[in-house]
Amino acid sequence: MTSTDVLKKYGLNKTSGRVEILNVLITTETALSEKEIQEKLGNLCDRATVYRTLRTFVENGIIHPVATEAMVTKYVIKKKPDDHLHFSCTECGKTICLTDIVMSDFNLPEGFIKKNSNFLIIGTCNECNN
Amino acid sequence: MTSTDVLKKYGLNKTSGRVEILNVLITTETALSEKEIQEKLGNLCDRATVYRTLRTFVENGIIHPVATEAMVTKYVIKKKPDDHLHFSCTECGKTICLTDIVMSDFNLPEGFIKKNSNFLIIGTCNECNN
DNA sequence: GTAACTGCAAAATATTTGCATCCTT
DNA sequence: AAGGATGCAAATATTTTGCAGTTAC
Repeated sequence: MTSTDVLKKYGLNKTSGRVEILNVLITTETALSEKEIQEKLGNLCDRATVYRTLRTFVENGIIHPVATEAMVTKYVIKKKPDDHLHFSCTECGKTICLTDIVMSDFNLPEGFIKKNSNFLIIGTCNECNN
Repeated sequence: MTSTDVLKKYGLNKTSGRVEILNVLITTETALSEKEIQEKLGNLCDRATVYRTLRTFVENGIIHPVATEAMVTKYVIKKKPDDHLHFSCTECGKTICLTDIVMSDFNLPEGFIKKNSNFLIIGTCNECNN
């Protein structure tokens, strides 16, 4: 799915900042902090726009924020299937999607309605355990 | 478990700031943002100390940070059992522990080692759905 | 054409840091 | 006594906001 497709799907105007930010998020395997996103963008997009855009994307459910143990919030584009696992490595700091692992087997209590989910495992990754 | 017990368990010095902050976290059902914690503390503890202490607690695995859809990171004390679910309500903003729901049924890929977990459901809670 | 979005600059907030002093163990 | 934690104040960094100009539809 291209950034254009994503914006269309969610009914958001296609603007240069949104396209650039989405491209960064789509082409990066790991979750990124706001700072990392800015660094990748260079001067393609103003800082205030990055903040506004991340907020817009979160509100629209295009990306979700992940709070890591390093006290930094990272952002990751939602992937299929829903309810897959994220893994955050405390050694190298990378946060990745484990799309093969799906946490579908649970029932919420009466009256609770799920809109979205975010499953995070914290530990050390395969590369850091070598 | 009292705040004194927690500090002892993790080998941290028992200081007034830590005790006060832990008390707030232990006696509050919902996850709290740094701002909410400060408000509850009043002048019991300096702001810089709150930041330092939250960091210490996260690093030691006493609390974990939860990134909510409102772009605010909240902190919640770890509860037993491990791997229980958190629920964050987009209406009232509350983030609570659903300790009855345990997500234990998954295997990480080869080489990944889990130290900790954080399972979050985003949606609307029973009170807001009335 | 109009509403929405952007960049810029300024303002407001949040977070970190250095250091002298005070507490814990 | 020694190391660690705190409060305060200052320094940084982050995030938000107003506004004029631009862009998307």
